Amino acid sequence: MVASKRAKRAKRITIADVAREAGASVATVSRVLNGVDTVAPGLAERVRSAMDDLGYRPSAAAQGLARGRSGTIGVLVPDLANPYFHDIIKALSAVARSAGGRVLVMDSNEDPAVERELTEDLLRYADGLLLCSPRMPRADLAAMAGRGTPLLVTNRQVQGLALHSITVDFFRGIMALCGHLARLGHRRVLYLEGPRHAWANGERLRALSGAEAFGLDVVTLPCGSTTDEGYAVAPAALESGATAVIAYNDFVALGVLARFSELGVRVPDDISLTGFDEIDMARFAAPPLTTVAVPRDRLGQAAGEALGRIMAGGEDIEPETIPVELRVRSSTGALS
Amino acid sequence: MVASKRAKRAKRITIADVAREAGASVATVSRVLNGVDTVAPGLAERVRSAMDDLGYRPSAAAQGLARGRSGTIGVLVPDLANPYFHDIIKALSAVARSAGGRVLVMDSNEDPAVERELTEDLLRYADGLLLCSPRMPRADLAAMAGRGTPLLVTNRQVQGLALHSITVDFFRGIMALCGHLARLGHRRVLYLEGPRHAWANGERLRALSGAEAFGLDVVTLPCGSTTDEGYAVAPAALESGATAVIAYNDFVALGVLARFSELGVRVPDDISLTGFDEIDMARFAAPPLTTVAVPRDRLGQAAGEALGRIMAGGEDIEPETIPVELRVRSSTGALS
DNA sequence: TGGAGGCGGGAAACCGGTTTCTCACCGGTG
DNA sequence: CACCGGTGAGAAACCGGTTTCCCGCCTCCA
Repeated sequence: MVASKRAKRAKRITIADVAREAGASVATVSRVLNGVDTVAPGLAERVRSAMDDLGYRPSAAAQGLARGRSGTIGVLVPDLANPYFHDIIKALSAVARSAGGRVLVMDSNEDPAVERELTEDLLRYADGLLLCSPRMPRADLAAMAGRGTPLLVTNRQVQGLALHSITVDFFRGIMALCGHLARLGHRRVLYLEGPRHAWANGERLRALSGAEAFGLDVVTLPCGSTTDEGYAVAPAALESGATAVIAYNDFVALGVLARFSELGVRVPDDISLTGFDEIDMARFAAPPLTTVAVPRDRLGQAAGEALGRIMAGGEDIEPETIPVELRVRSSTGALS
Repeated sequence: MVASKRAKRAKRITIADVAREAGASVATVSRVLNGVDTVAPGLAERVRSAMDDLGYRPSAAAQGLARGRSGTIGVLVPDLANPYFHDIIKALSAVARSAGGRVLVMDSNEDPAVERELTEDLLRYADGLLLCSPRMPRADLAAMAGRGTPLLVTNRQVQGLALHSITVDFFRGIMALCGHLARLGHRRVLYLEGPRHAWANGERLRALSGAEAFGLDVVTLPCGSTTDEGYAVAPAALESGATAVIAYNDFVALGVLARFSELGVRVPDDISLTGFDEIDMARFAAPPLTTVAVPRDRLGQAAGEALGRIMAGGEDIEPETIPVELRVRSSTGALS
């Protein structure tokens, strides 16, 4: 065998092979495959053992084509590395799996252009889509919606667009943090801003703009959503004169904390610090982070169920808002 | 409109619609779609604008069926939440995308049974599979291989099975850690074991069994792969009498570190501590973790390229081993 | 015993693309 | 002017399933 010549289409085992082997028709094999119970037990058994013997595995593409749906729901996240999305994906997967489906995950790398492209692609594969915290412009979002495929968006509300959405109550989360800090006697608070396009950042800012009701004076500093960015911005945070820092999320807070620790700044004695999201690591920081717990599994589950309803034709899904919960730990302290 | 009645198959826009609209045949539309250049420019333009007008989007299922491949490569990971796998997935996605493909990710939740089930499912969808650190028994793995679909496995070697694999040089990584600790004067070292089924754990143990060559006396303690487990085992680690702890991975090390910090144990003054993998957070711990950097992006890229070669029919892929690199930071110190 | 009704199971249409095959039409050549 | 190779584009086969339609056979009842 000198050189294999072109690997001629690799002869896949098809339903016809099984039918032949079992001495039945393809229709019957299909029936057995799908649990239609109008097949005589004996025949069904023959078919099953033929499938076993041949190691038959129905082609997903053919099934999808014939059935008119793929049993797949697509998920687009801005960053797979963010644990924020894992729990969502996990919960959604669980919902999908229990319905015999699966989840197709893609990562847009925070890039709005890529995001649009991938969404376009996902639409061709999936029966329904979950866009997590999409950064793409309103117009793109509008184009994706009303395309027939059920669409659900988390953590973004687009006014005037008939878009099913599930959001987290960031607003109330920030309010809770403000209340907490105010009670501890803080007056001057620094907010480290997240990504510019993120709706989540907008909501936080919106909530903070009402912080004077707590007697708080809020200043802001552009930052980002990563530990690195938090680490980098920490010195500037110190110079702001604030006695408490509200980081965009836990990652940023951990970065700030690391830098503070290097600089000999004590938390919370010298300055208080809060995160947001309650990622696992928040608990294990030194000191453990005061943060806002976002029930992401619940979000994922709600998303799955909502998508299920939309796909089943339930036109009228009302927007859901997931509540959050303040988690007080020792990274915040009373103003001495 | 009282109640929508059964949502009758939702009239998808097909290639035939485009053909009709453009006054061309479906074959021609397909040609335009696939960039076959034997179509007259004028006609092609008409087709393109028809596609635009109708918002046409070719069905992935139909394309997959007709082409005999889906353009998708499947990835199975034991735990999506582990950053270890993100970089792999990202790198692999990049490779796939540059070839016009995509990646279908599934998460087995560390459960060998689920793992097998999902692999089975993935085989129906994908042109090729990457199994990351599979925990499933050898027999299952054997069943999956030789099923026709190209298969690549990372971080697991199965003797006597013709299985393409890419592994990380855990062995040498542990050796490097041992050498480092020995040089610092440590003699008694504790290893916190990872998951029992993990090949990665076996490799570490294998390497440690040769640690006496460094003059090290190694004891072990069952632990796991999570921060929680590290946190939990920390007190027992103290009692082992070891002067240095090698954690299964960075997560575990961070948990240990957190507990140590609570207990007032100073690292590295009282005890040295190392991780493995170099996750982002390792750098930001207090103190920053000495660990072993695993070039995961390189692993992902290598996996993508290897899969590409296998799929192209290149029978003879030799097993690759990705080198690692010791990263010395301040969680390890000289024995006083 | 004959006819109605029920049921198991096969033939074939269909899902929406890709690709092969074929043909009409073109300019070029002897 | 007849013939030929080349080329653009349509018709139809095909990918591997699902599902509808229909038919033959068996049972039950009159």
